[in-house]
Amino acid sequence: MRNPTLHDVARAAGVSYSTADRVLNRRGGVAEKSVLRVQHAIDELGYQRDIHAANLSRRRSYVFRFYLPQGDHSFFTVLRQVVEAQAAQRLAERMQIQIHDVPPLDADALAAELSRIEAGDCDCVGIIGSDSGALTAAVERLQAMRIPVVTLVSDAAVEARMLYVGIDNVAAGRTAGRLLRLAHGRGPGRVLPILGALASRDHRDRLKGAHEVLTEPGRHLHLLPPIEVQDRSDILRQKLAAMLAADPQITGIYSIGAGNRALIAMLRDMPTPRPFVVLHELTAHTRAALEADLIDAVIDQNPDVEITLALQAMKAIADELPATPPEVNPTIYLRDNLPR
Amino acid sequence: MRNPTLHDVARAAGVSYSTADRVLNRRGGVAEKSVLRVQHAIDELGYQRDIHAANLSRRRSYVFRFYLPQGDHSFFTVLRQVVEAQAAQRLAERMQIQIHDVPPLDADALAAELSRIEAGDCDCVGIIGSDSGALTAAVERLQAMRIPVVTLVSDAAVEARMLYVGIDNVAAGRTAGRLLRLAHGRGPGRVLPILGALASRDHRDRLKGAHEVLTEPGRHLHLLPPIEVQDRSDILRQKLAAMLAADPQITGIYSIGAGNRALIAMLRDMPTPRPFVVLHELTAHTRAALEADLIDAVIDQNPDVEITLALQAMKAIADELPATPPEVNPTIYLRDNLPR
DNA sequence: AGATTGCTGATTGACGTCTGTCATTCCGAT
DNA sequence: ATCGGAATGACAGACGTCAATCAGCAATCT
Repeated sequence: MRNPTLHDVARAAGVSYSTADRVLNRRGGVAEKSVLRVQHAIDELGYQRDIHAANLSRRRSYVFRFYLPQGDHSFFTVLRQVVEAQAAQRLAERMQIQIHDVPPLDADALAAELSRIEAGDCDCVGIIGSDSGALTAAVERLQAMRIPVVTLVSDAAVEARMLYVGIDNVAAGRTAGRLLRLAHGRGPGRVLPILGALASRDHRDRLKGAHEVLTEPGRHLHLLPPIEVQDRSDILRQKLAAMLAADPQITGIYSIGAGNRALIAMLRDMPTPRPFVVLHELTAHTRAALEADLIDAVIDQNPDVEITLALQAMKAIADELPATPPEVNPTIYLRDNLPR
Repeated sequence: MRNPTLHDVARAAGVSYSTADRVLNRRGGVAEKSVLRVQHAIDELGYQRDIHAANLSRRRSYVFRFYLPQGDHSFFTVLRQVVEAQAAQRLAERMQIQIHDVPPLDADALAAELSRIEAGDCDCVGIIGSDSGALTAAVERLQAMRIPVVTLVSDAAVEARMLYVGIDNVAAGRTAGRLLRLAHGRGPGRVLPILGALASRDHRDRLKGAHEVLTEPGRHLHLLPPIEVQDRSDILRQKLAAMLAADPQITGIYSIGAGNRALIAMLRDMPTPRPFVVLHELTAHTRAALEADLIDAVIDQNPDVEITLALQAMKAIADELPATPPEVNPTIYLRDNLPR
């Protein structure tokens, strides 16, 4: 009744334990026909190697390393907390989770850090993806060293990584658009998108998604050209004030990137009825704003689920099991389904 | 640099391995001062027992058993699929996940099944909670046998279980109410709730939540008395048709329980503009309806996340680690953030 | 013939923990 | 001083796998 061991496999295949081991661990030096017999016995018995026993024997523990932007960017603070919490929990499962700081929004600095990794330093690394030649090269170097790379939050050039764990940003944008559309009922409206930079792929994707939904025919909704604020609150304050003064008809605001603190502060002083506001990432600030009715919806990428799934995937990759691409959905938070 | 072993602890405490083991596994027969020295060494070194090695040695594998309603109820079909998928995956982690069939909506039958469990049959059971004297007694019997019980989807009487893994149904109802409110803009409206039975706690909670949000002052929204359909499509068809004929002003429908197939079929034949529709649980049918624009929003309890977290919690309980009550949030699905 | 090569089997000692046995030490009570 | 029991130590054999070594055997080459 209990699971078969490699001994059972060897016996079933009519070879010695040594040979079964040589086949299982691809040590070579085994005749073709023996390989086949062992493989046949393996699927015959449904043998699954006991990973824990193997790890014990190898004295292996998984080392996963995350490169996270430092600084007081609220979302990354949340992300970091989630990783740290998991690090503490997973220690008992032989997972060592390291966090390395990198400057925010700086693909070259990240690339430089990655190129400092040596073979054996870790079993898998997780980074925030972005499109950058230097980064692509650094990731390719890691792949050559057989260190897999998982991208989080925002994807990187597709050829150069193992797995993307994160939301579909076009879908997230469409979702924001749908909420804005829903809130306008059948009436007209003008929606202003605010983003960090059009160069950032996730921001571009979200804008694209919102555009798709808002400009479907049969609606009287207008999506204004986005204002770019480089994640800086002073620029946001200035540009948004100018826009609102120039266009008093704005009925909706879609904040695509960071810098929500400044936006929320401005909303507090706005006359009612204020525009319908959708923004991204649940943080202490956006949560408070939602509770205070300063904004209407938050679209979150569920960092905790994201990290949990990323670690599962990393372990699967390290164990050379088939890693099913995990799915993270953009979550809509209204005042009433806030966590905790 | 590597994690300390029990040998290290024993050495640090100045006792033999045997004594350290006796303390760790509460075998008794150890002098008070030795217990203290060992415990001190344990936290001094931050010792964590290697669970995998321990399980290996004990030849232990976790047996978790779920009691799930059989029948073609769409949501439970999804739930069952999720459990089966996890069962296959977790096998490699020494988790045996069993599924036992029980008749749907029958707390007494479930209680009877539970009372058939004997000590040692499994390490933890998961059930769909409900309020029933027989069920409470059966769960208490299991507790006495030191078999923890986790409730899913809907909670049971609080004293008689270890952990509830599932959404807050009041919050789910509030969320539905918020969506309906949002879709009405500032205009008036009449919302019709449809539910299986008021006796069912999750249904009651959801209705309560929706009521809270829809009847807040300053709105011109009216929540009609719910129609009860006992999860049966013929009753739904009949009662809903009667309601719609009697009250042509209905602008919103909140379907709280099961029986959505019949509702969706009726919506297909409804003249536009149809009411704004919110319902629960993402299944093949509700998904198709969302894509076909027959309904507007689905509130889902994320069975996959729920089961993943339930298993994590079950394992933590079995390992006698502190089990943090996991959090599952009701998720809002619009057309644009559907998974996969 | 002897040497080389390729494949196979047998064996061993880890890894960290559990469980059991047996012998020893210590301490308090007699 | 003796005895009993409690506390402790020492040790061994598992659990399933890894990793390494050594020996044996047949087929092939020189």
